[in-house]
Amino acid sequence: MLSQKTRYTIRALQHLADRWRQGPVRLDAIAEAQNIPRKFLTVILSEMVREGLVISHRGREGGYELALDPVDVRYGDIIRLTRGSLALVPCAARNAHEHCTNCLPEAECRLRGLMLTLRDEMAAMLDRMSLADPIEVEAPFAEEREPA
Amino acid sequence: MLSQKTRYTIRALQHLADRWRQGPVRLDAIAEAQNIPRKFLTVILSEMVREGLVISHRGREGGYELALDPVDVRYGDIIRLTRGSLALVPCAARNAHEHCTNCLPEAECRLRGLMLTLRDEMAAMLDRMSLADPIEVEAPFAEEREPA
DNA sequence: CGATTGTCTACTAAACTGATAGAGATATAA
DNA sequence: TTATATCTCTATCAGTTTAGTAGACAATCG
Repeated sequence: MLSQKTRYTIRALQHLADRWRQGPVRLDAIAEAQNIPRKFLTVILSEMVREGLVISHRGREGGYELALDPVDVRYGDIIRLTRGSLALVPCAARNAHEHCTNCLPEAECRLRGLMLTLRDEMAAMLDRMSLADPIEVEAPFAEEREPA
Repeated sequence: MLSQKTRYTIRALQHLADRWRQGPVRLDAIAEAQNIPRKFLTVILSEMVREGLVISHRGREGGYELALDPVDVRYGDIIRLTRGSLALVPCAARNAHEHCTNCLPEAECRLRGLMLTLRDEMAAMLDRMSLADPIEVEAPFAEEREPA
Protein backbone atom coordinates (compact mmCIF):
# COMPACT_ATOMS: atom_id res chain seq x y z
CA MET A 1 0.00 0.00 0.00
CA LEU A 2 1.01 3.55 -0.56
CA SER A 3 0.92 5.50 2.67
CA GLN A 4 -1.62 8.22 3.09
CA LYS A 5 1.23 10.68 2.93
CA THR A 6 2.37 9.41 -0.44
CA ARG A 7 -1.17 9.63 -1.75
CA TYR A 8 -1.51 13.19 -0.49
CA THR A 9 1.81 14.04 -2.08
CA ILE A 10 0.78 12.75 -5.46
CA ARG A 11 -2.53 14.55 -5.42
CA ALA A 12 -0.91 17.78 -4.30
CA LEU A 13 1.58 17.54 -7.14
CA GLN A 14 -1.18 16.80 -9.61
CA HIS A 15 -2.95 19.88 -8.39
CA LEU A 16 0.14 21.98 -9.03
CA ALA A 17 0.70 20.33 -12.39
CA ASP A 18 -2.80 21.31 -13.46
CA ARG A 19 -1.90 24.92 -12.68
CA TRP A 20 1.55 24.88 -14.20
CA ARG A 21 2.65 28.40 -15.16
CA GLN A 22 -0.33 30.05 -13.59
CA GLY A 23 1.52 31.50 -10.63
CA PRO A 24 1.87 30.26 -7.05
CA VAL A 25 -0.96 28.26 -5.51
CA ARG A 26 -1.61 28.81 -1.83
CA LEU A 27 -1.39 25.92 0.57
CA ASP A 28 -4.94 26.45 1.72
CA ALA A 29 -6.20 26.29 -1.82
CA ILE A 30 -4.53 22.93 -2.33
CA ALA A 31 -5.66 21.60 1.03
CA GLU A 32 -9.23 22.54 0.36
CA ALA A 33 -9.46 21.40 -3.23
CA GLN A 34 -7.69 18.13 -2.58
CA ASN A 35 -9.22 17.39 0.79
CA ILE A 36 -5.91 17.15 2.61
CA PRO A 37 -5.50 18.20 6.28
CA ARG A 38 -3.92 21.62 6.22
CA LYS A 39 -1.20 21.05 8.80
CA PHE A 40 -0.18 17.76 7.31
CA LEU A 41 0.08 19.35 3.92
CA THR A 42 2.58 21.89 5.24
CA VAL A 43 4.86 19.03 6.17
CA ILE A 44 4.42 17.38 2.80
CA LEU A 45 4.98 20.46 0.70
CA SER A 46 7.99 21.57 2.72
CA GLU A 47 9.51 18.20 2.00
CA MET A 48 8.81 18.57 -1.69
CA VAL A 49 10.50 21.96 -1.64
CA ARG A 50 13.56 20.47 0.04
CA GLU A 51 13.62 17.72 -2.55
CA GLY A 52 13.54 20.30 -5.30
CA LEU A 53 10.27 19.20 -6.87
CA VAL A 54 8.39 22.27 -5.80
CA ILE A 55 9.24 25.95 -5.45
CA SER A 56 7.69 28.04 -2.70
CA HIS A 57 7.10 31.76 -2.37
CA ARG A 58 6.40 33.32 0.99
CA GLY A 59 4.38 36.33 1.90
CA ARG A 60 1.45 37.92 0.16
CA GLU A 61 0.73 36.36 -3.19
CA GLY A 62 2.91 33.48 -2.13
CA GLY A 63 2.28 29.81 -2.56
CA TYR A 64 3.71 26.81 -4.35
CA GLU A 65 4.46 25.89 -7.91
CA LEU A 66 6.04 22.92 -9.57
CA ALA A 67 9.79 23.32 -10.06
CA LEU A 68 9.77 21.28 -13.28
CA ASP A 69 7.60 20.93 -16.29
CA PRO A 70 4.91 18.39 -15.36
CA VAL A 71 6.02 16.23 -18.24
CA ASP A 72 9.31 15.72 -16.44
CA VAL A 73 7.82 14.57 -13.17
CA ARG A 74 7.15 10.89 -13.49
CA TYR A 75 5.06 8.97 -11.00
CA GLY A 76 7.93 6.58 -10.48
CA ASP A 77 10.08 9.44 -9.27
CA ILE A 78 7.48 10.66 -6.84
CA ILE A 79 7.02 7.26 -5.30
CA ARG A 80 10.73 6.61 -5.10
CA LEU A 81 11.08 9.94 -3.37
CA THR A 82 8.37 9.53 -0.77
CA ARG A 83 8.62 5.83 -0.23
CA GLY A 84 12.24 5.11 -0.93
CA SER A 85 11.60 2.45 -3.51
CA LEU A 86 9.13 0.95 -5.91
CA ALA A 87 9.81 -2.60 -4.84
CA LEU A 88 7.45 -4.68 -2.76
CA VAL A 89 10.31 -6.20 -0.81
CA PRO A 90 13.51 -4.50 0.37
CA CYS A 91 15.87 -6.87 -1.44
CA ALA A 92 14.17 -6.17 -4.77
CA ALA A 93 14.79 -2.45 -4.71
CA ARG A 94 17.13 -1.39 -7.49
CA ASN A 95 17.87 1.99 -6.01
CA ALA A 96 17.45 1.75 -2.26
CA HIS A 97 18.46 -1.87 -1.95
CA GLU A 98 18.46 -3.50 1.48
CA HIS A 99 18.67 -7.07 2.58
CA CYS A 100 15.54 -8.68 3.90
CA THR A 101 15.75 -10.02 7.43
CA ASN A 102 15.36 -13.74 8.00
CA CYS A 103 15.56 -14.54 4.34
CA LEU A 104 17.46 -16.99 2.24
CA PRO A 105 20.67 -15.93 0.58
CA GLU A 106 19.62 -13.53 -2.15
CA ALA A 107 21.18 -15.67 -4.84
CA GLU A 108 18.73 -18.45 -4.02
CA CYS A 109 15.57 -16.55 -3.18
CA ARG A 110 12.78 -17.12 -5.66
CA LEU A 111 10.61 -14.59 -3.92
CA ARG A 112 13.27 -12.04 -4.71
CA GLY A 113 13.43 -13.21 -8.32
CA LEU A 114 9.71 -12.78 -8.69
CA MET A 115 9.62 -9.43 -6.94
CA LEU A 116 12.44 -8.08 -9.09
CA THR A 117 10.49 -8.87 -12.21
CA LEU A 118 7.39 -7.31 -10.74
CA ARG A 119 9.30 -4.24 -9.66
CA ASP A 120 10.65 -3.79 -13.17
CA GLU A 121 7.19 -4.03 -14.66
CA MET A 122 5.83 -1.54 -12.20
CA ALA A 123 8.74 0.78 -12.85
CA ALA A 124 8.19 0.59 -16.58
CA MET A 125 4.66 1.77 -16.21
CA LEU A 126 5.22 4.37 -13.49
CA ASP A 127 8.20 5.87 -15.26
CA ARG A 128 6.24 6.18 -18.46
CA MET A 129 3.50 8.25 -16.87
CA SER A 130 4.07 11.82 -15.81
CA LEU A 131 2.09 14.55 -14.11
CA ALA A 132 1.29 15.85 -17.58
CA ASP A 133 -0.62 12.74 -18.62
CA PRO A 134 -4.37 12.99 -18.66
CA ILE A 135 -5.25 9.87 -16.73
CA GLU A 136 -8.60 8.43 -17.55
CA VAL A 137 -10.61 7.93 -14.44
CA GLU A 138 -12.81 4.94 -14.01
CA ALA A 139 -16.34 4.87 -12.70
CA PRO A 140 -16.53 3.88 -9.05
CA PHE A 141 -17.42 0.27 -8.42
CA ALA A 142 -21.01 -0.47 -7.58
CA GLU A 143 -21.46 -0.20 -3.85
CA GLU A 144 -21.50 -3.50 -2.05
CA ARG A 145 -24.59 -3.56 0.07
CA GLU A 146 -24.85 -4.92 3.57
CA PRO A 147 -26.64 -8.25 3.68
CA ALA A 148 -30.18 -7.36 4.78
CA MET B 1 5.75 -3.43 0.77
CA LEU B 2 4.76 -6.97 1.51
CA SER B 3 4.73 -7.60 5.24
CA GLN B 4 7.25 -9.96 6.70
CA LYS B 5 4.39 -12.34 7.35
CA THR B 6 3.37 -12.40 3.70
CA ARG B 7 6.95 -13.05 2.70
CA TYR B 8 7.24 -15.91 5.17
CA THR B 9 3.98 -17.29 3.88
CA ILE B 10 5.14 -17.29 0.31
CA ARG B 11 8.45 -18.94 1.11
CA ALA B 12 6.78 -21.56 3.26
CA LEU B 13 4.40 -22.39 0.44
CA GLN B 14 7.25 -22.56 -2.04
CA HIS B 15 8.97 -24.98 0.29
CA LEU B 16 5.90 -27.19 0.33
CA ALA B 17 5.47 -26.89 -3.42
CA ASP B 18 9.01 -28.13 -3.94
CA ARG B 19 8.08 -31.23 -1.93
CA TRP B 20 4.69 -31.79 -3.50
CA ARG B 21 3.64 -35.41 -3.17
CA GLN B 22 6.56 -36.35 -1.00
CA GLY B 23 4.60 -36.67 2.22
CA PRO B 24 4.12 -34.22 5.10
CA VAL B 25 6.88 -31.77 5.92
CA ARG B 26 7.39 -30.95 9.57
CA LEU B 27 7.08 -27.40 10.76
CA ASP B 28 10.58 -27.43 12.16
CA ALA B 29 11.98 -28.53 8.85
CA ILE B 30 10.33 -25.61 7.09
CA ALA B 31 11.32 -23.14 9.78
CA GLU B 32 14.92 -24.20 9.64
CA ALA B 33 15.28 -24.45 5.88
CA GLN B 34 13.48 -21.19 5.23
CA ASN B 35 14.89 -19.25 8.16
CA ILE B 36 11.51 -18.40 9.67
CA PRO B 37 10.96 -18.06 13.45
CA ARG B 38 9.39 -21.30 14.57
CA LYS B 39 6.57 -19.88 16.67
CA PHE B 40 5.62 -17.34 14.07
CA LEU B 41 5.47 -20.05 11.46
CA THR B 42 2.92 -21.97 13.51
CA VAL B 43 0.64 -18.98 13.27
CA ILE B 44 1.21 -18.67 9.55
CA LEU B 45 0.71 -22.31 8.71
CA SER B 46 -2.38 -22.64 10.87
CA GLU B 47 -3.85 -19.79 8.92
CA MET B 48 -3.04 -21.45 5.63
CA VAL B 49 -4.72 -24.60 6.86
CA ARG B 50 -7.83 -22.65 7.77
CA GLU B 51 -7.80 -21.02 4.34
CA GLY B 52 -7.62 -24.42 2.73
CA LEU B 53 -4.30 -23.93 0.99
CA VAL B 54 -2.44 -26.39 3.17
CA ILE B 55 -3.31 -29.70 4.80
CA SER B 56 -1.87 -30.65 8.15
CA HIS B 57 -1.30 -34.00 9.82
CA ARG B 58 -0.71 -34.27 13.53
CA GLY B 59 1.24 -36.74 15.54
CA ARG B 60 4.26 -38.80 14.59
CA GLU B 61 5.15 -38.50 10.94
CA GLY B 62 2.89 -35.48 10.80
CA GLY B 63 3.53 -32.19 9.11
CA TYR B 64 2.16 -30.06 6.31
CA GLU B 65 1.55 -30.48 2.64
CA LEU B 66 0.03 -28.33 -0.04
CA ALA B 67 -3.69 -28.91 -0.48
CA LEU B 68 -3.56 -28.18 -4.22
CA ASP B 69 -1.28 -28.92 -7.09
CA PRO B 70 1.37 -26.19 -7.05
CA VAL B 71 0.37 -25.23 -10.55
CA ASP B 72 -2.98 -24.13 -9.19
CA VAL B 73 -1.62 -21.87 -6.49
CA ARG B 74 -0.92 -18.55 -8.10
CA TYR B 75 1.07 -15.84 -6.41
CA GLY B 76 -1.80 -13.44 -6.89
CA ASP B 77 -4.00 -15.70 -4.80
CA ILE B 78 -1.50 -15.92 -1.99
CA ILE B 79 -1.08 -12.18 -1.78
CA ARG B 80 -4.80 -11.53 -1.96
CA LEU B 81 -5.23 -14.01 0.84
CA THR B 82 -2.63 -12.65 3.21
CA ARG B 83 -2.88 -9.02 2.38
CA GLY B 84 -6.45 -8.63 1.30
CA SER B 85 -5.69 -7.09 -2.02
CA LEU B 86 -3.13 -6.55 -4.72
CA ALA B 87 -3.82 -2.85 -5.07
CA LEU B 88 -1.54 -0.14 -3.80
CA VAL B 89 -4.45 1.97 -2.66
CA PRO B 90 -7.70 0.80 -1.05
CA CYS B 91 -9.97 2.34 -3.67
CA ALA B 92 -8.17 0.50 -6.45
CA ALA B 93 -8.82 -2.96 -5.06
CA ARG B 94 -11.07 -4.96 -7.34
CA ASN B 95 -11.89 -7.58 -4.76
CA ALA B 96 -11.59 -5.98 -1.34
CA HIS B 97 -12.60 -2.50 -2.42
CA GLU B 98 -12.70 0.27 0.18
CA HIS B 99 -12.93 3.99 -0.12
CA CYS B 100 -9.82 5.99 0.65
CA THR B 101 -10.16 8.52 3.43
CA ASN B 102 -9.75 12.19 2.62
CA CYS B 103 -9.80 11.60 -1.07
CA LEU B 104 -11.59 13.11 -3.99
CA PRO B 105 -14.77 11.51 -5.27
CA GLU B 106 -13.62 8.29 -6.90
CA ALA B 107 -15.07 9.28 -10.24
CA GLU B 108 -12.63 12.18 -10.39
CA CYS B 109 -9.52 10.74 -8.81
CA ARG B 110 -6.64 10.38 -11.20
CA LEU B 111 -4.55 8.66 -8.59
CA ARG B 112 -7.21 5.99 -8.52
CA GLY B 113 -7.22 5.76 -12.30
CA LEU B 114 -3.50 5.24 -12.35
CA MET B 115 -3.52 2.76 -9.50
CA LEU B 116 -6.26 0.70 -11.11
CA THR B 117 -4.20 0.30 -14.23
CA LEU B 118 -1.17 -0.59 -12.19
CA ARG B 119 -3.13 -3.06 -10.14
CA ASP B 120 -4.36 -4.78 -13.27
CA GLU B 121 -0.84 -5.07 -14.63
CA MET B 122 0.41 -6.48 -11.36
CA ALA B 123 -2.49 -8.90 -11.23
CA ALA B 124 -1.82 -10.08 -14.76
CA MET B 125 1.70 -11.01 -13.86
CA LEU B 126 1.04 -12.44 -10.39
CA ASP B 127 -1.88 -14.52 -11.60
CA ARG B 128 0.19 -15.96 -14.42
CA MET B 129 2.86 -17.27 -12.08
CA SER B 130 2.25 -20.22 -9.82
CA LEU B 131 4.16 -22.13 -7.18
CA ALA B 132 5.07 -24.59 -9.90
CA ASP B 133 7.03 -22.06 -11.93
CA PRO B 134 10.78 -22.26 -11.76
CA ILE B 135 11.59 -18.65 -11.04
CA GLU B 136 14.96 -17.57 -12.20
CA VAL B 137 16.86 -15.96 -9.41
CA GLU B 138 19.04 -12.98 -10.01
CA ALA B 139 22.55 -12.41 -8.70
CA PRO B 140 22.61 -10.18 -5.66
CA PHE B 141 23.48 -6.58 -6.34
CA ALA B 142 27.04 -5.53 -5.71
CA GLU B 143 27.34 -4.43 -2.12
CA GLU B 144 27.37 -0.71 -1.62
CA ARG B 145 30.37 0.10 0.47
CA GLU B 146 30.46 2.59 3.31
CA PRO B 147 32.27 5.76 2.36
CA ALA B 148 35.74 5.34 3.87
C1' DC C 1 0.30 -44.57 27.92
C1' DG C 2 3.61 -41.17 26.21
C1' DA C 3 6.06 -39.03 22.69
C1' DT C 4 5.43 -36.21 18.76
C1' DT C 5 3.36 -32.85 16.14
C1' DG C 6 -0.02 -29.40 15.00
C1' DT C 7 -3.88 -25.60 17.00
C1' DC C 8 -5.56 -21.79 19.24
C1' DT C 9 -6.11 -17.53 21.89
C1' DA C 10 -3.98 -14.01 24.14
C1' DC C 11 -0.38 -10.99 24.91
C1' DT C 12 3.51 -7.69 24.23
C1' DA C 13 7.20 -4.52 22.76
C1' DA C 14 8.61 -1.75 19.20
C1' DA C 15 7.92 0.70 15.16
C1' DC C 16 5.22 3.32 12.14
C1' DT C 17 1.60 6.48 10.74
C1' DG C 18 -1.29 10.32 10.46
C1' DA C 19 -1.85 14.38 12.35
C1' DT C 20 -1.17 18.60 15.27
C1' DA C 21 1.24 22.43 17.90
C1' DG C 22 3.54 26.35 17.90
C1' DA C 23 7.42 29.36 17.44
C1' DG C 24 10.01 31.25 13.51
C1' DA C 25 11.34 33.21 8.91
C1' DT C 26 10.29 36.06 4.80
C1' DA C 27 7.91 38.77 1.57
C1' DT C 28 4.70 42.53 0.21
C1' DA C 29 2.44 46.68 0.55
C1' DA C 30 0.47 50.52 2.81
C1' DT D 1 8.51 50.24 9.30
C1' DT D 2 4.83 47.87 10.69
C1' DA D 3 0.96 44.73 9.76
C1' DT D 4 -0.27 40.73 7.70
C1' DA D 5 -0.12 36.87 4.77
C1' DT D 6 2.53 32.94 3.74
C1' DC D 7 5.63 29.30 4.11
C1' DT D 8 9.27 26.46 7.52
C1' DC D 9 10.89 23.71 10.96
C1' DT D 10 11.19 20.66 14.99
C1' DA D 11 8.84 18.28 18.41
C1' DT D 12 5.26 15.69 20.05
C1' DC D 13 1.38 12.51 20.34
C1' DA D 14 -2.17 8.94 20.17
C1' DG D 15 -3.54 5.11 17.69
C1' DT D 16 -2.53 1.21 14.88
C1' DT D 17 0.10 -2.31 13.00
C1' DT D 18 3.68 -5.60 13.04
C1' DA D 19 6.61 -9.30 14.39
C1' DG D 20 7.07 -12.41 17.50
C1' DT D 21 6.21 -15.19 21.96
C1' DA D 22 3.72 -17.87 25.64
C1' DG D 23 1.45 -21.55 26.94
C1' DA D 24 -2.40 -24.54 27.42
C1' DC D 25 -4.70 -27.84 24.32
C1' DA D 26 -5.82 -31.53 20.78
C1' DA D 27 -4.83 -35.33 17.86
C1' DT D 28 -2.18 -39.21 16.12
C1' DC D 29 0.90 -43.17 16.22
C1' DG D 30 3.08 -47.11 18.17
